[in-house]
Amino acid sequence: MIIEYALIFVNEIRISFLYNGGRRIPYRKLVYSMTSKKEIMAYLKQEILSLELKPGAMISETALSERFQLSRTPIRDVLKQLALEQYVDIYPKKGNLVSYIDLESVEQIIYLRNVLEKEIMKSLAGNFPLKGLHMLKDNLAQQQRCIEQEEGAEVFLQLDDQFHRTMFGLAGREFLWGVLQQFNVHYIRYRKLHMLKDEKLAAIRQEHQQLLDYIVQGDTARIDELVHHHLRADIDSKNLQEHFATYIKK
Amino acid sequence: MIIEYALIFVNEIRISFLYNGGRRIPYRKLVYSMTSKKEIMAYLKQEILSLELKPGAMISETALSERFQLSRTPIRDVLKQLALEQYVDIYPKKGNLVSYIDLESVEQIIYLRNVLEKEIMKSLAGNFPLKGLHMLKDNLAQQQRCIEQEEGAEVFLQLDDQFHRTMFGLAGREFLWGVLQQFNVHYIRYRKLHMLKDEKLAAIRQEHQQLLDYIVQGDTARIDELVHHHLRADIDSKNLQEHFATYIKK
DNA sequence: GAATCATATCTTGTATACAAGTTCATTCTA
DNA sequence: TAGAATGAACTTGTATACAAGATATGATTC
Repeated sequence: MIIEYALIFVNEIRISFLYNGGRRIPYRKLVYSMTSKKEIMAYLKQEILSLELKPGAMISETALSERFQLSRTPIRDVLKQLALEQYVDIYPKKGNLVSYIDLESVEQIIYLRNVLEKEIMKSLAGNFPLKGLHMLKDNLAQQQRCIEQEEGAEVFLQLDDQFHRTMFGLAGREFLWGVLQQFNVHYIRYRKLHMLKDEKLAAIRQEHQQLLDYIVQGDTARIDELVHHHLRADIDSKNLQEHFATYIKK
Repeated sequence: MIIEYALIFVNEIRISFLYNGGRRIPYRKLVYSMTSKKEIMAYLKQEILSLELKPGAMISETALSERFQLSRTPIRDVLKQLALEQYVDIYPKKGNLVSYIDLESVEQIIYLRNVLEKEIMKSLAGNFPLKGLHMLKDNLAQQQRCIEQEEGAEVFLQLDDQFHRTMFGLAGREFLWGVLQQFNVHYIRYRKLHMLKDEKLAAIRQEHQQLLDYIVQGDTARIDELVHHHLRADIDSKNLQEHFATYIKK
């Protein structure tokens, strides 16, 4: 981007202006370094979801303020938003804690996904767009590769999300995928703690494959039962309670 | 509440303390007047949902600040939260506007409710708790009364919400009702603009009655089609576009 | 007269000082 | 020594001054 500029001093005091394609912008703008609020937000979210920041960990405003070289005000904005999305619990005058994993929320969200996907896949059954078929088959191939080369559950889960998201998109329900995303802090961390073994991954991929087949064939009845099984299968909160008791909300 | 107090001056300067049942509280606490953030929040939400604050209306921080006698900081907190729940759109350095009604969102949320309720009612079919039956029958009676005495759509819609909410509760899905609530700014305002006529209300009540019957009988098949019809029935965005074009998001 | 520039006046964004609540360790007192 | 009182050192909450962007209006310049 080419910037024509003109430095103009007014009243011997005022700050001069730069001109960018006729548009006037303050000089300071260019000097700005800064990590923006959005970046900080994304960064913290990532740290919380990956469990680097453990449930119950305290994140104080002043600490973040120093770390990101920003005043407390914008930091507070970020924390407020994280609280609304349940990444963080704010205890007034005490501190901000990374939220504990709420198994109730996990169960409810899984149920919601379950119900929604069943309906979405049934609506896709029969009249399935060809383009979508390619995307999903490609995704399944990647899942296969991921398993064979043992790239780990992390990568696989991303592919899994992409698979389901594509389904939502094809049915014109991307909006609802977004709704789900806003409530899955607990679900994502829960899923991560399960540390799925490879055999399990293979089984999941197999089910994905089957689902796709049923949809193409238009076999709504079998979709019904398989979706139900697909999402329920890996709930095992007892195991979780034992090993990660300190992460769980009481 | 009885307060024992002791005024203690330290260093001739420090502010004294009050004692409330052994608990130490600062003196200033009692002098605090103030409408709290929560109250302001509720107030603004009500004004927006009732369309007193029209979509597109500007609500500036300084204006609110003067109105509620609070500094901009807490006001900003409130606006941030309202923005996250889509009551308000924030345009940086320009202003905060009451959000326009987003028909896409309305359609998606109706679909979501549709799908969820179908599943929930089916799960209730057959094994319906007696207590719930009483509550719902009572609600239906109130709906009847509301129609006969022409108390208006406003009251009826509240009863309608209560009816559906009770269903969610009985199925142990209150959490998901909460999820829906967080996304229904557009839906509620949309519904309000329809200004349902009395015949329509009667029809809706009739359907509620029928739904309850089917559930008690355990007739899942008919639940399926009726729920579908029940929520779809009053979508008529063409009419809306004509009369309230300025309220709608483009 | 038209286009550009300057400025006043709005808006929200940020930094910062201070207020207020919590917690904990220390001091004082009985 | 036990227990209450006190203060220091945290935390977040609020008020406020100022920065920065947007916008409209009037001045300047050609």
